[in-house]
Amino acid sequence: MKFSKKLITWYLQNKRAMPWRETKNPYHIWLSEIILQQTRVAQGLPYYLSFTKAFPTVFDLAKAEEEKVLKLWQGLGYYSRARNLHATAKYIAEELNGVFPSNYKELLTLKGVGDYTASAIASICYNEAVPVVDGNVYRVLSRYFNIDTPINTPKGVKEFKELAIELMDHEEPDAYNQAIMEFGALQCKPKSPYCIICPLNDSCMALKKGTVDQLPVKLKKTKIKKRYFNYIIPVINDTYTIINQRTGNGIWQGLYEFPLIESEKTDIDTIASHSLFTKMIKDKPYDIIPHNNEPIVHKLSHQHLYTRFFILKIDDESVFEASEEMILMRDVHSYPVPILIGNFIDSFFSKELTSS
DNA sequence: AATCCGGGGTC
DNA sequence: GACCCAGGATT
Repeated sequence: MKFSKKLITWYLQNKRAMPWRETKNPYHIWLSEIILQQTRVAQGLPYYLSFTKAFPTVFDLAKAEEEKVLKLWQGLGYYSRARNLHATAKYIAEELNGVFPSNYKELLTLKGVGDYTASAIASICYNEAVPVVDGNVYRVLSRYFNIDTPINTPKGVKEFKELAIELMDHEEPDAYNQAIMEFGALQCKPKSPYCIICPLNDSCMALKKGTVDQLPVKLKKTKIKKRYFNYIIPVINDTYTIINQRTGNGIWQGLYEFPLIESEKTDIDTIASHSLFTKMIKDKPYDIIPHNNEPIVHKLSHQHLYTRFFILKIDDESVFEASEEMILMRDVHSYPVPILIGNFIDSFFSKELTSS
């Protein structure tokens, strides 16, 4: 039997039930594919459910405030996905009358839709014979054909893409693409794949050569940078606080955080003289209390953030000049924030409750 | 071609 | 601690 038909046979017997497998609506397929980029099914599933509930159609998503989209996306990471998701929804609703592009080439022009996602949508929704090449496919193909070309190089990308095109099942593009990915996720796993019971074990080249656990080959990633974040949490008259939205390039674009003083190493002596701090204080009486003495290490793909939070209590009977950054403390939960900040907020408010 | 962009699961 | 996840955009 053909490679593709073996995979499809395996798939029909082993596939997991998922809500996006019960529809071919391009809006729902697109949404699921964006959510699942670099994200496990178990982690993405609740987000898919909340998004489809909050935004039943692309028009609902398009007319939402971007902040609401980011808030729903909170905790999923790679927040440019959420911003691109929203931009593309607006484009499709306003420019395309809500009708999704119906082929691979046109899908590729959408923000946040690359080669993988365009192939996934085109094959699932429109039965176009374009192969997906995701992390699962790299693993399955590199093992089955015993290919040691590094997958994260232009040469590797090209080689595996060409191989995937040859292997593509033109009769059942949808089933084949989902089959090879599901096969990679459940059967041909990164660690301890089930080669003994594998339906392809009579023809897998890596199994024959004994190289299964060495494939796929991936070049080393770059070094992780250490950064030192000192967050100042103003508590003004026990009522107000201050948050800012992160702009420009860098992590957490569009999300909110408390006033941040980034320092070299974990040196906190400079905080009291930092302009951001003195500006908040002005001549008002204040009290500053460290929330955590040991830095909280928040790990991102490329950065480790050594983080300390400082509660800055300010009492001032005079009327504050209305700052755009000043908000009611009790409203802090309504803003989209990174997990690091969200965890702090949770611990801070539970501490407030138990101590009062 | 290399780097950036999250958070969580697994071993 | 290292690696991975239904990748894409930017430089």
